[in-house]
Amino acid sequence: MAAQGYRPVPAHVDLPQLEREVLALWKDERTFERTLEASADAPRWTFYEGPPTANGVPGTHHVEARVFKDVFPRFKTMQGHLVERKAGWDCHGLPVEIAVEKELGFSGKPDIEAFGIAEFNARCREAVQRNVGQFEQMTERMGYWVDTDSPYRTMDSSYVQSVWWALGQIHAKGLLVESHRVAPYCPRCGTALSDHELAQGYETVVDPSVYVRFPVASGDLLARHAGLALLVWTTTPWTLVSNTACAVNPDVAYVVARTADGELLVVAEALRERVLGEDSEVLETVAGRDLVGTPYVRPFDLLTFPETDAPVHTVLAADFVTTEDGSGVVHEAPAFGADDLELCRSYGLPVVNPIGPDGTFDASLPLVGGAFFKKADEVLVADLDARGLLFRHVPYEHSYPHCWRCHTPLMYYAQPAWYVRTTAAKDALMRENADTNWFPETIQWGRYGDWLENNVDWALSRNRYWGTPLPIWRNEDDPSDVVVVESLAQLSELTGRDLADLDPHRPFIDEVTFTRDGVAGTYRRVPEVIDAWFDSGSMPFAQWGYPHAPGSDVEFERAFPAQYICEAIDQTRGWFYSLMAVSTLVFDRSSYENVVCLGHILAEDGRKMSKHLGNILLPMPLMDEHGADAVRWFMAASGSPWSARRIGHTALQEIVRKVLLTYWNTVAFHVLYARSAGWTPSDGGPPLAERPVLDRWLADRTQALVGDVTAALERFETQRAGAAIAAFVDDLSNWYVRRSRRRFWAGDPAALTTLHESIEVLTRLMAPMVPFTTERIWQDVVRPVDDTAPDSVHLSSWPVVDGSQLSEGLDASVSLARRVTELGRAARAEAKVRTRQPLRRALVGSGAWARLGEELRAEVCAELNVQALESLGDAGGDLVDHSAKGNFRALGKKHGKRTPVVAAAIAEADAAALAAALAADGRAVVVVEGEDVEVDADDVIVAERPREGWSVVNDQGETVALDLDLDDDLVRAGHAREAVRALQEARKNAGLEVSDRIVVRWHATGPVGEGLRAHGAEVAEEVLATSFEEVASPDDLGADAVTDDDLGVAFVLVRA
RNA sequence: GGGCGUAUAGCUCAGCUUGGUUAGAGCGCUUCCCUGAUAAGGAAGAGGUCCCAGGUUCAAGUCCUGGUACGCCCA
Repeated sequence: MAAQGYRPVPAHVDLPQLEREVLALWKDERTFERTLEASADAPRWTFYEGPPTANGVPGTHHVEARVFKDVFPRFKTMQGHLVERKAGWDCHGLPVEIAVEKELGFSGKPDIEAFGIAEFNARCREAVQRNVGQFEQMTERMGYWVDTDSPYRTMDSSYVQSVWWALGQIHAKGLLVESHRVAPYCPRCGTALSDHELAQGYETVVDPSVYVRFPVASGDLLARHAGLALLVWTTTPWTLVSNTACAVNPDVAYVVARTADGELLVVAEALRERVLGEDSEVLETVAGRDLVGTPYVRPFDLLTFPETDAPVHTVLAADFVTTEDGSGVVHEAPAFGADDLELCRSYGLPVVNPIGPDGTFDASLPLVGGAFFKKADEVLVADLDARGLLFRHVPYEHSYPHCWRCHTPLMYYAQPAWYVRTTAAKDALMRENADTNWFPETIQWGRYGDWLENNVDWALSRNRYWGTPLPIWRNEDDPSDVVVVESLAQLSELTGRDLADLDPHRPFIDEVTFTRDGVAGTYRRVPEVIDAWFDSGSMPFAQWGYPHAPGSDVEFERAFPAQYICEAIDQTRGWFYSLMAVSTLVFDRSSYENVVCLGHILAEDGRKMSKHLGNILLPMPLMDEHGADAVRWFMAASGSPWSARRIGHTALQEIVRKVLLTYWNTVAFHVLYARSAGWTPSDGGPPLAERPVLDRWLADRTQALVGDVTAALERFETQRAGAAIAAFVDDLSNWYVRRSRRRFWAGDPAALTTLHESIEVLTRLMAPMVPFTTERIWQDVVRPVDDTAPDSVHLSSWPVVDGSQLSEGLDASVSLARRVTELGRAARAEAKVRTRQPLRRALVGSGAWARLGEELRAEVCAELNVQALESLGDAGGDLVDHSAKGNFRALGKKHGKRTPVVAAAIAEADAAALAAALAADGRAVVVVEGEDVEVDADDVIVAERPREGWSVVNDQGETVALDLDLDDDLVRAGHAREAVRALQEARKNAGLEVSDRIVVRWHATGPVGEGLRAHGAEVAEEVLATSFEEVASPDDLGADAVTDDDLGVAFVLVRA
C-alpha cells in the first residue's frame, strides 16, 4: 500500500504548545502503556523510583533527577527491555509533621497530644495526598513516564507491614537493639530535634563560662605538688552535677603551674598564659597521656553513682579535646554529650541522668531538685564559689541551639533509643559497595565509601507520631522480654482479634496489647515510630507488600535487584545508604547495581534557590515558557550532571535556539522541498554508493553518531550524548543542508533520501532526552510515510550501527574540506574580497589537495566561490616558502630529554629540503649537536606558505592561498552574482513562494550591465525567471521598479 | 572540626582519565561577510596569572603535596 506523504511542518513552532498536543496524543493513544505492553516478554531492566517526600511543592531540583529517571528507562525500552516504572511517595516523617503543625499553628508535641494523635495523623495523611497531586502534575508536564496510577506509598498498610517484616528479620539476627543516644532535645516540646531543625534555631546567648577546681585526690603528682587541682572549663554548669570523669588530649602537653596567688593548677601548656596569666609559673610539664588515670574530687556529690570497677572520677584520654578554648581539661557528663557518652561508654562508665524529660532535676536532689536545667546554673555556680571551687566566672557570649518553635534552649540529652546494628554488617556493606557501579565513580570510595568506613549504628526510633510504628511489644513485667510483630495477621493471632483491617498507625496500634500463655505480664507497644529513611530503604520489597501480599513474592523476585537508580548527591547518606543497608541486612545483598548520583541545581546567581533570596525558578512556569524539552536537555546535557549547575532563562533560550529549533528547521526544510517535489521516502533514491560525496558523508556521520550516543548512554553520560547530538545537528543544518540546498530545490531523490534517513535516525537518538519534539516529528515525518513505522517514536527501536553506511576516512576528508573552507574565508576577509566575487583559483597544501579528492575539491570551490582548487606544490617552487617545526608529542616519546634540541634543530634546518626529503621517502636527517638524527613525517609539521601577490592564511599545518588577480570575466561574473542576490531579495520582499516563476525586466549600465548581458541565462535560471529582458531606459520599468543604487541596477519582476 | 567535590574568557561551560606545539566552544561585545529553511550561518577582533604556592618532568591547565574560596554531607 502506498504510504501517504509528509504532513506539513511549519517553519515556526511554539514548543510549549507542541508539547501540550503531544501529551494529549500520548494520552489518547495510551503510548506509555503500549511501550510496556510491547516489551512485556522482553528481558527486564529494573528501575527503582526513589520516593520524593511529599511535604511541599515540587521544585526545579526535582525535575533534574526525574529527567534522568526518564531518559534511561526510555533508552533501555527502545533497546528492547521491559522497564517497569512504579511511582513512589515517601509519606511519613518529621517534615510532614512540621508542615501540618505549621498549618495548625502548633508549637510542639503538647499541642499535638491535646489535638489528638488520630486527628493529627489524619491531617498528615491529607497533606501528603495534596502534595502528591502537585508532583503528579509536574511529572506529567515534564514527560516523566512513570506509573502514578498504582504507586507505592510508605503509609499504606501493606507497605508498613513489609517494613515490620524486615525489622523482624533484623531482630531475628540480633541486630535490633535498645541503647542510649544523645540528641538535641527540647524539654518543653518533649522531642528530639533533627539536624535540619537544629540548624534553624541557633541563637546568640550569654551563658556562664566557669573555670572550676577539681582537686586531685591522690597519686604521684599530688605527692609532688600538695593541694594540686585540675582546672576544668565549662559553659554548662548544670551538667557538673552529673560529672562522671574528666578528659585530656593524650597528645597535648600539660603543665603544673603556680599562679600569682600561689595556687597549683593543671592546664594545657598552650593555654596557661591565657587562663592563669603571664605571671604564672610552670613547675612541671606533663604529657596528657601521663595524666590519664589521675583521680579527682568531683565538684558536687548530690548524686549517687552505681557501684562499678570503671574509672569513675578520674582523667580519661580523648582525641576530641582541643586547646582552642577553656583549659584543655574537659568535664564529662555522658548523659549530655554525644562525645561524652561515647568516651564514657568505651571506659565502661555508668550513665547517670538526674534530669527528667521535662528538663527539670529530680525533685529528690538537694540544692537543685525540681529546677529547670538552665535555671540551676546560678545556684550551682554560687555553691561552687561558696565552697572555694570556683576559679573564675565570666559571661560567655556564643551561639547555642534553641528550639525553633518555642525558643527553649536545647539540651543534649541521652534518651533510650532503638538501633539497628549496621556496624555488624559493615563488611557486607563494603563488599556490596565494591560490586556497585557508581556514576561518577569517585563517589564509590570517596564520599560513600568513606561514610561506610565510618559507619555507626543506625538510630532507628523517633519519639513522634506520623511514621511507621516501631513494631516492638514489650512485656510490662519484664522489659527485656520483647516481641517484634511482622504483620497484622501475626498481631491478630497474638491478640485473638481480627486486626487485618486495623490502621497500623498511631494511635490505633498503641491500643493493641496482648498476653501470652504461661508468661506473666501484658505486652504493650513501645511508643516510638521509625526513621522514615528505613521506610524508603525498604521499597524494593515493601512496594509489593512482600512477603505478606499474595503474589508479592513473584513481583519482588523478578524486580530485584535494580539495574538502575538515580538521585542527587545528598542521598549518598540518605536513600542510597538506607536502600543498600536494609537489603544487605535482610537479604545479605544490595538492591541496586548502577547508581547515578547528580550534582545540585542552583539558581542563576550560583546560590541555592530559596524563598529568602527570592531566586526561585519553579518548574511549571519554566516549562510553560521554554518547553519541557528545553528543561530536559538542560538537565541532561548542559554542563556536567555530576557537578552543581546554574539554571537560568539564558541557558534555556540557547538550548531552544541552538538545538531544538535547528533540528526542527532542518526537518521543516526537508519537508518543504520534499512536498514541493512530490517526493516521499517510498519513491526511494539511488544506492548510497552512487550518491554524491556529501550524502555518503552524512550517512557515515549519522552512523558514527549512533555509535557515540549509544556508548555515552550505556555509561550514563548524558552530557557526552548531548554534545554529540548538538554537534551533529549543527553539522546537519549548517554544512550538509547548506551545501546541498540546490539539490533540494531541484527535488533530488539522493539528497531527499539521505536527509530523510538521517532525520529518522536522529529523531530516535534524541527521543529519550527530548521526547516531545521528537514525537511531533515522528508523527509528521516518519509515521505517515512508512506503513511499518511504529505509532510512536517511543515504540521504535534504538538504532544500531549499520556498517554498510560507513565510509572509511570520509569524515576526516570532509573535516579537511571544511577546514580549508574556513581558511579560505579568512583569506577572503583579510584581502577584503567579498565572497560573491568569483576568484580564479585557490591553492592548498599538496597533502590536503591530495586527500580531498575531486568531489570535495568541487565543494570547496563552490563554498569559496573560486573556479579551481590547486595544489601549492604544483604551483611551482618559486611561489612557496616552507617552514618546519617539531611535533613535540611524537618527538618526546623518542628523544626524552633531547626533545627540545631536536625540535630546535628541525626549526633551524632548511625547511624546503626537509619537506622535499619527507615527501620523497618519508624521512629526513637533521643535525643535532653535531650528530645526525633521523626524523620521519610524524615528527615534523611542515607548512607551505606562498609568496607575493596572494592572500594567504596558514594555520596548524594547513595553508590556503587565494589568487586575487581579477580579469574582466571574473569581474562580470561577480556583478552577475550581485544582481542575483538583489533579485532574490526582491522576490522575498514580494512575498513569492520559493517555486514561483517570474518575469524580469532590467536596466543597468557599466560593468553590471556587462555582467548581466554576459551571464543573463545563468542569472535567469538562478532566480527562476522565465524571461529576462533588458530595457533601454529605467523609465521603461514603470513605477514598481526596484533600484539598487550601490550596484547600479534597476529591475522589475512579476510572477510569471 | 572531618570527609568529598568544585575552581579555566565578562557569563555558562568543555578539555584533566592517557602530560606535548599557539588552552577551546557557546552567549554577550566590535567590525566585516553570507543568506531561496532557520529564532540561523561564517571571518576577524577585544577578552585568560587555567584559584595560590611548592614539587615531579625535556615538557604541567592536565600528575603529586600544601594552602585559599565556594558547595554538599557529617560533627
